Amino acid sequence: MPELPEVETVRDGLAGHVLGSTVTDVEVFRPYSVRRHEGGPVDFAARLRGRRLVAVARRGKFLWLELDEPEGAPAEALLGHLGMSGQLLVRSAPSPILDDEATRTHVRVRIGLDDGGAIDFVDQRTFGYLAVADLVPTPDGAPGGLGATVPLVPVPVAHVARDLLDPATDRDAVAAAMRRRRTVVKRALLDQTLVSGVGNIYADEALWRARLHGERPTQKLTRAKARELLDAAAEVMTEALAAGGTSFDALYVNVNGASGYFSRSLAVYGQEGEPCPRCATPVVRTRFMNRSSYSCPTCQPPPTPR
DNA sequence: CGCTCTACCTGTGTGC
DNA sequence: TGCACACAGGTAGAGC
Repeated sequence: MPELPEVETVRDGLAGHVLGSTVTDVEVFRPYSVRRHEGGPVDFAARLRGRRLVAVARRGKFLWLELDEPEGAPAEALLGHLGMSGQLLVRSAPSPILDDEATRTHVRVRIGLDDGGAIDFVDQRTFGYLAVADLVPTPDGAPGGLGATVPLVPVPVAHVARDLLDPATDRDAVAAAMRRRRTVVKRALLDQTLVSGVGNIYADEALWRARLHGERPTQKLTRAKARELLDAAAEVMTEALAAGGTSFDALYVNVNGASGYFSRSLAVYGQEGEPCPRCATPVVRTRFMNRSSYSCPTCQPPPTPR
């Protein structure tokens, strides 16, 4: 599933392959895949036609392509969230059909470009969506990827905190805010208004690296431990980006293909019963927040209930 | 306002 | 072979 490193890989790929192109045609095959767009799918398509893609940015798992604007018009962007199974596949022209049938049947939106290519939004489980959204200012701008900064973010992203691969993120400030929360560590790590981009997989990996159990209360963390956890989350996502970031193909942005990291390098996520890489204790799976959590019961002792 | 819980969605895998 | 159901999970919004 696309996590922050995969979304960054897609952002980087789009930056190299579609910037400067103009949208010629938009086909919405599944109306549900256009969401958070006032006016619905028809307006979505109409609003995109004829627009040039001038920049691409990301915050957490949100990704957007800034559109050129007529003089005096409000700034807008093509906003995308990949959900848990979304892909943005760049088709160059002429483009041989390499996809299997499963991929073809899950093309939800096709955005034709003036170079004869297209961007296909493919999404099996339909948690992802596209929209055209107004861009609004944030106090210090939004990351444009790899250290670049753009001054605006789409409205649906305005409440989302900076992520851990954003050079402007102040980890000490995030650690302090985390310790002020009245909740448990994993819940805080997954709260996008505190820090964005960490999903269930990287949360478990970061907690393991920091030797923390996810159900420890945030208020009992030391400043150093909270900071260590954030550093661990940034580290594991950076490694994943390095491992998966090279598989971008001009023809085919395969999110799953970019995730070879998952099967090789995960210490605990999905490793129930397998030995902890540090101490060989079998990894356990528990239910938390209605989903699976994986941890080492020796390295990450749960809090003692009082 | 801060925190918690659930609906949303569909293909895959498993048990009966 | 067929059916029922658990599971995957980020986000928004309802609820307390």
